Amino acid sequence: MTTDFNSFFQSAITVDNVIFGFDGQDLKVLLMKRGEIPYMDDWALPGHFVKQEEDLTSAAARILEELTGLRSVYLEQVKTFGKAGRHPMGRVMTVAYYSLININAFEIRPAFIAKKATWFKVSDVLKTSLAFDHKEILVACIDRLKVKVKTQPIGFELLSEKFTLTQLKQLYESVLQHQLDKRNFRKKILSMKILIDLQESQEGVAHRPAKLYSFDSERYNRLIEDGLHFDISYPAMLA
Amino acid sequence: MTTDFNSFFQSAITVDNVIFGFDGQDLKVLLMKRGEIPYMDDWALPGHFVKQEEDLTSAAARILEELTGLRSVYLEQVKTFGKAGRHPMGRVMTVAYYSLININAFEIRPAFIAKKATWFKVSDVLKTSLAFDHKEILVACIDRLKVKVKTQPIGFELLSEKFTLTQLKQLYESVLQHQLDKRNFRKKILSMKILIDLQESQEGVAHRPAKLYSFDSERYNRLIEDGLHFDISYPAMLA
DNA sequence: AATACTTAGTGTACACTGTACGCATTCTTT
DNA sequence: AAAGAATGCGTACAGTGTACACTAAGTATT
Repeated sequence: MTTDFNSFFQSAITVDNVIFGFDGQDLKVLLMKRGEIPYMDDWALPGHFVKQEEDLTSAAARILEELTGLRSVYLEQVKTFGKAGRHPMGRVMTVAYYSLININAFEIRPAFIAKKATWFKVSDVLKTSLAFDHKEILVACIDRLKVKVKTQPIGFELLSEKFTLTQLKQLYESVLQHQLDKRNFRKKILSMKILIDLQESQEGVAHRPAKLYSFDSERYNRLIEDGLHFDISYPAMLA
Repeated sequence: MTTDFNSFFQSAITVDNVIFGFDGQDLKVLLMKRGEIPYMDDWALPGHFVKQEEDLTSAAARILEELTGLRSVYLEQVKTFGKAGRHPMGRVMTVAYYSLININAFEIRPAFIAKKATWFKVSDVLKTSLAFDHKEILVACIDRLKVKVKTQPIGFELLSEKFTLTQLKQLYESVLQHQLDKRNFRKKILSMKILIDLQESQEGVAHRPAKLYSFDSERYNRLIEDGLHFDISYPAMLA
């Protein structure tokens, strides 16, 4: 009886992690150069096999930490890819996660530098090809991020603690891939009252310094219970 | 070298399918009574191991067809559950799908009747417990359905080809779990111009018969390209 | 010291649509 | 013929999405 089932226990499971960052200008993704076959020397998403006694989410978090040293960052499961022939080594399913990190607040771990991990502009990567079906995985994660960023306040995860409204707008524009009207964007964000005015200004810029804000997550949670609708999806907020 | 990897190829993958139906009154889900250990005699989601050479999506479709005889119905992957100890037989990941079917247009397959498959009101199931972590899977699928039904015209999948506006409203109410205002709902739906007025009426009802409509998917696709925003998420369309 | 340069920051008018709400209509049943 | 039941329609108001242009506050240059 159990012998029938044994044939099913021959698959491997991997986790691939699309790590997004934002450099103030463009949405970026962290890719690694493969040092082994298959797809030797191609760029790929950071990922690894899930260990026998490891939870899926733990595996995703482990990969992220090994690569960036970061713990407890935003991490979301997106989709599982399981086409029969997608991996030359056997039956391998991969669970795709994406994470949002502050690109300035970490350094790539030494152990991984050997393997060469680099930030790429997402828009550039979309024009190239990646190892395995990683291009498809990336696209799925981008699509999910686009949807999510409009209705959940996760965009802040990509910024530093303190940020300007222009930076925030820039971020939305690079994720959503279209321009937003400055005045309407400010009005909308400020009307939600989920930002803390830090009473500080930018320094070291060659123009009028902008005011700094930070995201007030406690207030956000309170307002959500009162029926706040976080929504940055202006059909015609295009500039 | 390869021996290192062999230890990873010891997992099994299953697909579990949350099959939703709508009886005109309540949202329902199809559950099966387990005929084997573990969880003998408990209610569970229809599911099965994914075969070695089978795509994930194919496996989900196969399970659905074996159980209901239906092909090419709405089927969406939701999430993968992979806690280390979730299955007593070994490492088993399960990929959760949900599907939407017209509850009236099919009959449960004989082969499965032995195992006893029955429709349950979703609201009732949420009060009970299910085999494995199937309760958690069900909740994830319900949550996804709630989100999706507001912005994609998938609700029609649960209805017959011809339906009345009251039936459609009833459907939304049972999925979203709150009442909608009749007049505003009609106005909203009709203003989208995605329904075909069939110029027919209900028959056999003990009151004024309602007009019948059907969903015009071609027109919907055209309108989407022109920027239509399908959205049935009235914050205060509550009655 | 004055000027040019760069980005931050603000307000108003209009149109649209979400929202609330009540009554007449059409068919069946008794 | 009258009562019962669900269908089907319209209007007024408030809120907000949307479009749109100029001044303010700094830095760098001459």
